[in-house]
Amino acid sequence: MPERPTTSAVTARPPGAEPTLLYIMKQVELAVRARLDDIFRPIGMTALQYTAVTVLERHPNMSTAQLARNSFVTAQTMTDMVTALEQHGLIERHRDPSDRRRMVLALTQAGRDLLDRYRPVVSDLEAEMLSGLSGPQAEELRRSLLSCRAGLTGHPPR
Amino acid sequence: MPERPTTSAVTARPPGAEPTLLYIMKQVELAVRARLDDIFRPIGMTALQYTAVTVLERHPNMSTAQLARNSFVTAQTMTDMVTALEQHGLIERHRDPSDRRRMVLALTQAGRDLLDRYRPVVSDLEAEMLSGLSGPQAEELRRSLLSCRAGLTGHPPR
DNA sequence: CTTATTTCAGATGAACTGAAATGC
DNA sequence: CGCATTTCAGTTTATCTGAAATAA
Repeated sequence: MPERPTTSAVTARPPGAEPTLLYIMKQVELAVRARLDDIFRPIGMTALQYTAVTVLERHPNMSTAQLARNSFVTAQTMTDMVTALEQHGLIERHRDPSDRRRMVLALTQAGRDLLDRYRPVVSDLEAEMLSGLSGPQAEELRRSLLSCRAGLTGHPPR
Repeated sequence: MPERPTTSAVTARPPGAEPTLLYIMKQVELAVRARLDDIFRPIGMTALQYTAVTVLERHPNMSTAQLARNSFVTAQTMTDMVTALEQHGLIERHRDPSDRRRMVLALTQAGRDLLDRYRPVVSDLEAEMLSGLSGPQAEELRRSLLSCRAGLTGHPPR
């Protein structure tokens, strides 16, 4: 039985190189994703699917194509995922009356229930991640990450 | 032709929900990875492969199994990736004399050359990401991310 | 005997590209 | 006509699980 791909840490302090910020960020994201997958595997959902549901909560009436761009995948891929979410009964699709090409997405009651149920769990994970930081430090981290996103996507916000 | 999964931004300011820190982190990491893949696609490498090479630079003589745990993948998956890196001539494998099960990994000259060539490119990407932050803010971000990693992997460091 | 490492083999899933229908 | 959205179809790639050999 192979070792589970779980926790690890870079231990040595070799030659004279520090891990880049990019690398540390990736490590944190990998750790988060592994934990999220552990949380959602029992109910047959992926972290990406849950994320899509939270996006729909904040941005109702998004189309599949918009959701795809938001998640850096193709529209075809997002179509498959949206179909899965619909089959799980978490979302509904309706034609947009003002643009009949678009299928706008909306959470169902089951979708909202799922969010209510898992919000605290995910919140606990976030708290665990931030446990070494003060409130103001966490707030600063949030602002910095938003700045990073802006820097990478072409500086639109502010 | 479907829209390319490139840049996007959450624009609306709907009901009254803020994206979680976990979500923002994921967005930043997605954006970074998309850019890294753009950088390395022309030479037939993935971002993950390049990352593995940078890890080997900082931690010579790691085994495939160690590298796998570091990257949150199974040993089988890492075996495939290491094989690819070896076929590209970027790394070499040698039996560990002190534990003849292990195959220790080492960069070749070509591997070091590749790092020398792409370090500035990746560094530019990092600078772009950090362009909205001051030097001290970037340093704070680094410390905070290290703390996040520690918080998620069981608080070993400090 | 148990455990860790490596690696072969096959299965699975998630993403892609291509192409077409529909509607603005 | 050009362009966006959706979606069917097929393909590719990456990862996984299973199993076995080797060695500590």
